[in-house]
Amino acid sequence: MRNPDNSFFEDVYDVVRQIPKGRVTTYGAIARYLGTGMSARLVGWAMNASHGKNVPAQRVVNRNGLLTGKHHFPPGSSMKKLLEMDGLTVKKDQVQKFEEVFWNPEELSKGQY
DNA sequence: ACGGTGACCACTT
DNA sequence: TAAGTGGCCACCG
Repeated sequence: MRNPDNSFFEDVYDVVRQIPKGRVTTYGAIARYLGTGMSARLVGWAMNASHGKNVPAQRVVNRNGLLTGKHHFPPGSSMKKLLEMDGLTVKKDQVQKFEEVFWNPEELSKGQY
């Protein structure tokens, strides 16, 4: 859940951490969930600061399912490999069956037992 | 306090 | 179909 006390970044991290295995989400989805509206840039920017945190940023892709931020990942950690480890299929930096594995943060409000 | 920046999104040529 | 431009909001110097 969102901690108003935390910064926007923490909110983003919290959401990303709750992404189920084998699922991915988009910047826009997170942004909208947090109420940032159309400013998905903030989410992407937040991910930029996710280095050193326990945040699976590889599960966060753009709305096209394209691994735009793969180039930003630390060397050695292949975003593609990480996603494949989750059971996803990545081809040419693009998540296959993206619509199937897409996970909407709104599910947290709905099915968070 | 102000401006620049950013792993985006959407619309328009 | 592809490329270009604007808008949007929060963090940093």
